[in-house]
Amino acid sequence: MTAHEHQPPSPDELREAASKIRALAGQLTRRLREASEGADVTMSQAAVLSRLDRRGPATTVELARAERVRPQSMGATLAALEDAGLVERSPHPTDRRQALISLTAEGRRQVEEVRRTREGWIAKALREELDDRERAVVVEAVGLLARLVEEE
Amino acid sequence: MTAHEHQPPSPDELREAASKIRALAGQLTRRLREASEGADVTMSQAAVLSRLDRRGPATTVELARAERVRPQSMGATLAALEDAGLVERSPHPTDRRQALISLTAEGRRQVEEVRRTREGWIAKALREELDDRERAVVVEAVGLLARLVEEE
DNA sequence: TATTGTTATACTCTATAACTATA
DNA sequence: TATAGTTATAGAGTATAACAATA
Repeated sequence: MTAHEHQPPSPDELREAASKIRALAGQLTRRLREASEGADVTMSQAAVLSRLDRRGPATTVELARAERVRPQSMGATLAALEDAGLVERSPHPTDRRQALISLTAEGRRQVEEVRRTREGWIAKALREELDDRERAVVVEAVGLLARLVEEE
Repeated sequence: MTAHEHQPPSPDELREAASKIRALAGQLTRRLREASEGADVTMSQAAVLSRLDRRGPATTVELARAERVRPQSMGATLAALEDAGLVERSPHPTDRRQALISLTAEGRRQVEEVRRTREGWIAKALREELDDRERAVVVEAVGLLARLVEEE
């Protein structure tokens, strides 16, 4: 079966695809952890740094919702990043309960480091192991899967 | 860009794709955890049960290599599964150091439960949110990504 | 009352180190 | 010597519960 044959799926095919997606999530996560040995930041921390770099400053609750964890869990991650000098807090302009989290200069350097170490093997594999059509298939699928994850 | 336009990728596009794949791994993992609230087995345990169901009995070391964890970590997961009565050990026919791990009847029932709860939302989303062509793209991409993960 | 965030506590996952038993 | 597996210990990630401050 390739991307060019569009058959309506049987329930069994759907279940098998779902199972493979679940398995892939675990495999990717552990493969990424292997690529992060000796790194300065953990995977969860890297995810937050990367998000702040792409989307700009955000509050604890916003980051928690975006990363699908509880605010308390995000609070722990942010405390570690703040201790390491990678993010800083500034008071929210109008709501004194909130604090805006933003990257420090060192935090931005770490984002670059994450791109090199953690994501480097993926970029290399995409370049060396796939042809142009396959890469296009992967790129489109990643967008589709990201959309499915975001549904409630 | 769709799967039907096959352009050679620029380094920036490769980096962006790699970043999205890393982010997707984390999002999928946490979305799967949400779908597992109240489940009898954890995500790592479910992965092992599913693998035993698909591939048949295996040793601790084989399971550790397949799941990309250390044998000690797999040992802890297997001990929990054995305590719960979901797997059992039998002596290896020729090598007394090894033990073959296999599913119990209750373990097989749990595999079905995992399919319903953990993978059910994925199957539903694939069916309801994607058209036939998009599903084919996702199915092919999952196979390609699984191949990339397995490369050393 | 609702929201933002913190502190305290516990469980899971995984790792490293040190060990035993068997090949 | 090398391999399969166990035990002990620790760090990271996440959760729930209870709380304080602000809206």
